[in-house]
Amino acid sequence: MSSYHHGDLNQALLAAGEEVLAERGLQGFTLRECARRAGVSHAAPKHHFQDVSGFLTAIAARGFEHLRANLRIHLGQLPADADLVDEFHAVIGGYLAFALAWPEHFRIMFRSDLLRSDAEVLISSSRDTFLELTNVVLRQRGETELTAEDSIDVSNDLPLVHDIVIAWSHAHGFAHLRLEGQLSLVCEEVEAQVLRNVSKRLSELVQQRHDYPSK
Amino acid sequence: MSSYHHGDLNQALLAAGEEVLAERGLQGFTLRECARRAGVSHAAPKHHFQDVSGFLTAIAARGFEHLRANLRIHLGQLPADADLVDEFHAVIGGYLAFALAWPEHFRIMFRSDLLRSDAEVLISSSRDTFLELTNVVLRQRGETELTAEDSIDVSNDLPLVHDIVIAWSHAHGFAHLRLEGQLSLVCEEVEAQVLRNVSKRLSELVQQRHDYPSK
DNA sequence: GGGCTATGTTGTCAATGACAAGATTATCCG
DNA sequence: CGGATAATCTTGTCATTGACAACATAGCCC
Repeated sequence: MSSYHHGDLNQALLAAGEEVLAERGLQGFTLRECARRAGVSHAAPKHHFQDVSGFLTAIAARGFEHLRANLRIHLGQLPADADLVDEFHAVIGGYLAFALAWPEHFRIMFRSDLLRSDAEVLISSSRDTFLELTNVVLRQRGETELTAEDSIDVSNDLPLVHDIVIAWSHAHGFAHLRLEGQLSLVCEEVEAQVLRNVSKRLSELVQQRHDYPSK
Repeated sequence: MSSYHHGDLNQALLAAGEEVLAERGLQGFTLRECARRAGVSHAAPKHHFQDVSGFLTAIAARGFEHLRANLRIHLGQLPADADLVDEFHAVIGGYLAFALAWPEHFRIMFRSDLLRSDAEVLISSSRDTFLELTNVVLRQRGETELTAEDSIDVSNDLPLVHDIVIAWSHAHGFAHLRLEGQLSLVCEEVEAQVLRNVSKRLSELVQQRHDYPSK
């Protein structure tokens, strides 16, 4: 009988978990329900993920990879004659679209108190996602992009760090506030317009060279 | 005996709740523990807050008021000759300082799935906080500020909406990412510098007049 | 003073996460 | 080829929790 050892319970549990999250949210998420849906006993998950935080860490890592894929798709769909504003727009829009399409993943990904922040899988998936964003900024500045193998030690290029922080903070802040219903002043009809305008201005802002703080 | 009716259990429970959150985080937060710390039975909270989401809604509302007070303090401490960059810096810094000082409140405030989003106390406290930010933008633009009584129907002033969204998204995104440990490339020594630089550029960006999207 | 309602209490229930101990299968290694 | 060893999964258990119901107490209004 091959019914005792599942074979691929790890993935089955994650799939069940994502199903539960989609249906009931993080609130209604329980390990036991995941086990039930995967057709195994309530203690089975323990051998694959230590505990809840271990499980959520795996979910979060998948979330980062979904986000990364989503950003790449949005960027890849740009027409050949897309300008820098379009590129920024694709990233911000992709970030937002992900948050709205995978709200529970998005929430979990940014809940360091629930996750094993030192988990290798989380660190690397997060780094790779972050790299997509970094490369957009690099393209905006006309510089060469980085690959996953490059150590992303940008600490010696402070202007670059500033640009990245601005771009990422904005994409993230907008997506998060929108997801959590705090942007009610942006009615649906103008949301697209806001996105485009904001992209344009961010793009200008990043392309400008700036004096650095004296004060 | 006045030991049966507590007198101010509502506030006592909230105080206990904030204590629990500070010690154990949202994870380790339970209504029963709050009741224990307030010295009442485990079912007492039900009469003040319907259930967990009701309790957390009250906590979130307090969080918005703390944030608002924090922003006002930061703005109020500016020297008389502070310029617009300083003002932006105070807001972004105040937002960040709040997130780091009250991390659990911050997390709860932006978890619409845990809260009663239609609660009056939540809506008004959130609106008041948001107003502080709006007024900074209005000052940046040299326009008259709004009071709590003004209906914040800014839908007929799209440029203003865009500016507000940019400013708020950025302040929020930076604070959130920083709180959740996603800005590790910003080492501690340069954080202050990044904050100031970002404030400067955001301030410039908001003060500029921009063409509006044709596309 | 008497009723009414808000405020607290005790008791209960199903569900959960974590753990322990045992069963079953895979795999490695001689 | 076969036994040892480890990985995987199960059953059983326990304290804890949120929600609910039934009941107790006290403030308050008429």
